[in-house]
Amino acid sequence: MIELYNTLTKQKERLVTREPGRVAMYVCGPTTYNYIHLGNARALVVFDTIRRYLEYSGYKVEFVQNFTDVDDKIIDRAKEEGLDPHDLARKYTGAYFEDADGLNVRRADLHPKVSEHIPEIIALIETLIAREFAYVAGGDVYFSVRRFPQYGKLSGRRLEEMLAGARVEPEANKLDPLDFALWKSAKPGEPTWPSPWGGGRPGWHIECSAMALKYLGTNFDIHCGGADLIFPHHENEIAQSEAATGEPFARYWLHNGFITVRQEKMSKSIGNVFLVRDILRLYPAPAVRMFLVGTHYRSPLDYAPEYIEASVRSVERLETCFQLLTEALGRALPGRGEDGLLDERLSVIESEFKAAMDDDFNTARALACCFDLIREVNISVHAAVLPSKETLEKAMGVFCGFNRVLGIFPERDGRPVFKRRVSTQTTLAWDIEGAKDDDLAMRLLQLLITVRQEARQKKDWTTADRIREGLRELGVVLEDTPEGVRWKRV
RNA sequence: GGCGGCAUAGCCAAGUGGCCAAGGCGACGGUCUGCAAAACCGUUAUGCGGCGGUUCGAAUCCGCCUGCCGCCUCCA
Repeated sequence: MIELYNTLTKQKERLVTREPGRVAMYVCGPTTYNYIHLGNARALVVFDTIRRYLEYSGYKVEFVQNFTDVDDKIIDRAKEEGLDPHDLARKYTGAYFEDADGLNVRRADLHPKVSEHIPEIIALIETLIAREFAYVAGGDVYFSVRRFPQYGKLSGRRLEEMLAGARVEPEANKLDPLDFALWKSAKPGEPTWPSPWGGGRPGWHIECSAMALKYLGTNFDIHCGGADLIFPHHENEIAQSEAATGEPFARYWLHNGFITVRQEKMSKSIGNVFLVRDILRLYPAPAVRMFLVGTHYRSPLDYAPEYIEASVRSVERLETCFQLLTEALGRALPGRGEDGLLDERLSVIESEFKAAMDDDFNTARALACCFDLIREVNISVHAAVLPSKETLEKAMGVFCGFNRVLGIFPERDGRPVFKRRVSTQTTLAWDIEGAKDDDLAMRLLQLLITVRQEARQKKDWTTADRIREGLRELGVVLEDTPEGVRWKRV
């Protein structure tokens, strides 16, 4: 039974979906005016992980994430870069996928763009005008906030409080300073689409309502985004959508916490914005992902480079464990072995993992289960008598299942794949992405290992250590084990 | 000004009334090893920002205080 914190009700609630066994999920995606930064990455990874867990739990998930490719910021940035706004949006949409892929974020089922849904947006605005929730003023269209009595129910605000806020700036055409734009008339040189109210473009909030309603309908299950979107973006989405349809918009609202950099807000003015592509050049992607899921998604997350460095070592332990398990599976016998308590422990660890994730997607607790798994597996594969092949296969299944949820390592055929090069006794080049076993370097490496083994047999430790140290300087670490020599690149 | 969040070991981070306060990184000691590495074992918070209160019992609930952060129509 999954429980999740609903911003709308400010409490954890049991997940009851619109249709049994199915989850319809909408995530507010990026505005494509720049490369994504770590804060964007957190939202992506968090909601990707939630999606993965829902599927792990047996739900069929329909996952929609939009691109805001029509926006004031895009227009401004396009001027700076000397590009057409449409080309600029396309450029950063492509860059988004590069970065998201790097973080092992799965593609959504649908990635709708604002620019491709202008007719739906116009139709929605016309409905709002017809139902007298919106009015035309000049070439603009505004939503009448006071016509929607429930306005503020998501963010917990009252209209009077908002009016007291210092930053409500009345615009000439608005009848009420609280009203917000559904349609903005275009200034010369700006992207423009024809509409019943003249040439212009959609306001910021109406796009998500139009696209979510089109693809997921009313009363869909989960709507996600960063905590900063609660107000005004999501508040306005609710107002528009429910005013237009007369039905609830979304059942559960999930919001991820912010990232700070050494306790400070990440912002351009401070100059501490970290782009995903820059971080991925410095650290292995699995370590970055582990850092991001190491904290509960609603908590604030402080970033500093050394925090990711701590995850690098943890990721290595996961890799080592997987390698040891793979080797052990090659040696284990079906139906025979000393299982000890492994089988039972695996069941306990797996159910604890589920309990953690069922509790509002507590990835930090789930990660602790991964380390419990590592320890149990490592103990077993080093035991004098291996567990049975069946039990080790169960361990492999649990390992891969955890990875499928947390997305630490990319997968191929359900198994994690690693960027590092490592060997086993059974294969020279083990699970290497794109590596060739007959590579000259591989042959030379194997030759050096053989020469060293001969030296070791003659107790020529000077030569043996010379080779090991030399290889280490070249980035190849040798490990002597009872079964033979293992190597890995670092 | 209004609304909301956070404060747990050297560092990161779970835990929201009751076994010795998860887990990770780091550090130290040990087992194994020719030496290493990897792995494993042990140690590392009588205390959870401070002061009161409720309770048989609180990191966990209440009040006050301190510090930090976010939102209030650009923002994941």
